[in-house]
Amino acid sequence: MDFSSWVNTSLNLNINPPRFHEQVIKKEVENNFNSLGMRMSSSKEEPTTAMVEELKRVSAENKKLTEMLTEMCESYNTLRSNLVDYMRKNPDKDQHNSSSKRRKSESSNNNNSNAMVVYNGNSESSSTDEESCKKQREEIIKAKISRVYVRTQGSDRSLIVKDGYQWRKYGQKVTRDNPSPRAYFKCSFAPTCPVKKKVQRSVEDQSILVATYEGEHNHPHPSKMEATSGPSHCVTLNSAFPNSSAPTVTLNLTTSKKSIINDSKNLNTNIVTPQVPQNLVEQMANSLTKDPNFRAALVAAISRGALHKKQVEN
DNA sequence: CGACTTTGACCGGCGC
DNA sequence: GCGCCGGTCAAAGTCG
Repeated sequence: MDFSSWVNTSLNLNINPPRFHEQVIKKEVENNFNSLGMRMSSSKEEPTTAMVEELKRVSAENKKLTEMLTEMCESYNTLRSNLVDYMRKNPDKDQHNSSSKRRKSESSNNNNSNAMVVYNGNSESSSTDEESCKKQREEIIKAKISRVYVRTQGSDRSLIVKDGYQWRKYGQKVTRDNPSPRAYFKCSFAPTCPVKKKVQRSVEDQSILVATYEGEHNHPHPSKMEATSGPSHCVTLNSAFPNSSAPTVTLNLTTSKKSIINDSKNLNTNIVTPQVPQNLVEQMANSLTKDPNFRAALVAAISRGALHKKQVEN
């Protein structure tokens, strides 16, 4: 189980469009090296060799860090799979609170790392084609459920989770298992968008908002259409989240407290533990080292820095 | 005045 | 069949 493969923590480093930018960076690096080469031939060689040494050192360090990160991720994945195995072998311990059946089915949905396939497998063969199609469609929508945890200010009692989309509240209800009300939202950015969102405060920690997303957006993310759409406090790292069943990692930037992260494969993990951000760091670092855009940007930055150093020296 | 929120009523699924 | 519960509707209220 490769954790990094299902948690996309790659950062969009403002590289638009990526291919074009890659080419620009490549050219820029080439130009930088060419200009360096020109100067190399014309001026003293010592700073150049020092620079080459520095570059070698940096790349060696980078390699070492990459290896360390890979190692860390591997051990994390091993631990994680052990935990999953343990949970599977001791399912009763996981369900110590015997709440309603709905909850059970919900958690079973959430535990499915490949929920769509499982749902399709469950569809009844006795029903008519039309019914089964309808059922499957509903099940697919149900399968596209993700949950995001957002820590809010203690004084903030609103049930608003800023994720960049436009939501219209259409209901609020106090549920049995949680004294705080649950708010129901529909995506109002596109009239035909089927996505719904439920927001409720966590039972364990009232300062944590639990936003449950159902379905997928049939329109682009508003923030992509309108780059600066006001102060959004909640950052969804996986920008593709709404249009895919891929999990989401969300950072809450509203407070200086430890960020709350979520991965939708772990929807029944209600307890937000302090060590989780550590994992996030690992995932992000791992993703960054694998991200060609980041690498290209890094190379460009290093070469630019080297060029600048050279110019200062001259 | 239009867009959005609030809130009580209503509906459907599920268990007993 | 009845009651409970979560989800949705829609009229009324609020706000800019």
